[in-house]
Amino acid sequence: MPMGLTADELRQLDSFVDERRRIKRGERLYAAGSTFDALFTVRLGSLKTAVLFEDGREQVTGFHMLGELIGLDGISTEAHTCSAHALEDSEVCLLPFSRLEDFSRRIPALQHHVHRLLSSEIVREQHNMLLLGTMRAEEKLASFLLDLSDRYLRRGYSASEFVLRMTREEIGSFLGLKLETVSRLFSRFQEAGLIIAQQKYIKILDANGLRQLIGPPD
Amino acid sequence: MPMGLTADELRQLDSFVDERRRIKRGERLYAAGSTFDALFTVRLGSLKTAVLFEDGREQVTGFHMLGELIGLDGISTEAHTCSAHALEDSEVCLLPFSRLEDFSRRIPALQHHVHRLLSSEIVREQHNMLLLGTMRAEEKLASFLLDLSDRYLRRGYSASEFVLRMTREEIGSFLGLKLETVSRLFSRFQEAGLIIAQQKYIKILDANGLRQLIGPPD
DNA sequence: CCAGACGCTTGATTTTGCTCAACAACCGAG
DNA sequence: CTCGGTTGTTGAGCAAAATCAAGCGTCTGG
Repeated sequence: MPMGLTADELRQLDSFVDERRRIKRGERLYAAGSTFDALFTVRLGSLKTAVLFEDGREQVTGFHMLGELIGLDGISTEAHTCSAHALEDSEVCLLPFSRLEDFSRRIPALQHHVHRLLSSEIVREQHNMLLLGTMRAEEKLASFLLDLSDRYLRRGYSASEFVLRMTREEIGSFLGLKLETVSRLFSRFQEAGLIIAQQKYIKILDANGLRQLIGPPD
Repeated sequence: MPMGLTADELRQLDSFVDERRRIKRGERLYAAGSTFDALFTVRLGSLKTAVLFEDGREQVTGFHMLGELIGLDGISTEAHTCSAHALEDSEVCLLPFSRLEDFSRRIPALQHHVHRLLSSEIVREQHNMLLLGTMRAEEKLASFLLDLSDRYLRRGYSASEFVLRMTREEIGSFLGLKLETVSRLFSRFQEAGLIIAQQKYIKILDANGLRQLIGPPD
C-alpha cells in the first residue's frame, strides 16, 4: 500500500495488519453468505472468487494474486456475496474493516486510497462485463492470457512463461465459456504458433498476435 | 439517503447537494475519459452507463433510475471509465466528491454509507457478470424484466405495467445479446402468455412464469 | 511408488443466437 | 398532418459454441 503516508501513519497502520491466515489448495477462505468483518490481501499463492446461483451454476468473478485485495463485496450488507477459494496453498493478511474505517477517518490519504480501491474494483468488473458481453470466445481467451501475462510482469515474474493456477473449467467459468471450448482454443492458439500450452504450463510466443485476435472479426 | 444521521448532520449535508443539472434525452452527462470530480444522483428521468471498446463495440453497464447513484467508477483514476447518457429528459444532482470525503471523515455514519454504496455497486456488477456469463438468452431477458419490475415497484410505480425507456439495442447490449434476439424473445414471451409487449409498452401477465424460465434448461 | 481420480483433449453432433435482409410501425420535426 | 428517419419485427440461413462422448495424461495422496 504505497500511497503517500507519513512514517508515523505507516507505523499506526502496521499495528492492525498483523493477523494472517493460511489456506490450503482447494480450501475456502470464506463462503457466500458468511458474515463480513475483514478484507483480505493475498500474501502468498492465489485465490479465485465466485458468485453462485441457486441452481448450482457458478460464475468465477476473479483470480487474485499477490498484493490483491478481496472481500470488498461484503461491505454492503455485512455478508459476503461471493465465495473465495485458494487455487494453491496460500496465505492472506486480514484487514479488520471497522478498524480500517477508524483509521481512514483520521488519515485522509488512507481514506482516499480506500475509495480508490473500491472504485478500481468497480472498474475491473466493468472490464469483465465488456469481455463477457461483447467478445467472442477467441477474443476472451486472448484477453485473459494477456491480462495474466501483464499481472505476472508487474510482479516481477516472466510475462511470457508461467504456470496456470486454475483449471480449464475455472477459466471457462470466468470467461463465460465451457471447459471444452477453452481447451480447443488453447490447441488452436498453439497450432497458430501464438503460444505453447501443455496443461497448466503456458508460454506466450507471439503476444502481438494475441493482441490482434482482439478486434472485430474482419 | 436515509441512514441514521442527526438533524444537524443532515443540515450540513444539504449544504452541498444543491447543484442540479438537466440533460435532454440522448444527451451525455459525461464521456468516458472525462475528468471526474462529482458523483450524480438521478432526480428525474433515467440514464444508461456504458463502457466503450476501441473498435466501437459498447457494453451497457447499467440503466439508472430515480435515486440511483452514478459515477462511482471515476474515483479510482479521477477519470470516468464509462459514459452516461440520458434515456429521456432527466435531471441529476451533483455531489462533489472531495466535499463528500470531507464530510464523511467527520460523520462516521456517512462514511460507512459511502462504503456501502461503493460495495453495493460491486455486488450489482457481480450479479451482471453472473447473468452475462452463465445465462441463456431467455433467462437473461426474464431476469431483466423481473429486475425492472422490482425497481419500479420499490419506487411506487406498477410492477406489472411500464414503459421501457431504452431501445432493444440497448437492452441487447446490456444483456450480451443482439437486438433481433431481444425482439424475438419479447414475441416469444408474448406468445407464451407471459407478457404483453407492444414496442416500449410492457405488461407482465405472469411474473412466476418468468421466474420459472430462470433455471437449468431441463 | 502406485492407483485412482481428476483434469485435459479431441471428435461428432446439436443447439443457440447471430447475420443478412426486408419490411412495418412509430415518433418527432416541420 | 405528413414525411423521413429511427426503432422494431420477422424470416432464412449460417456460424459459433455447447453438448455428448470417449479416451488419455498426469498429478497426488496414501
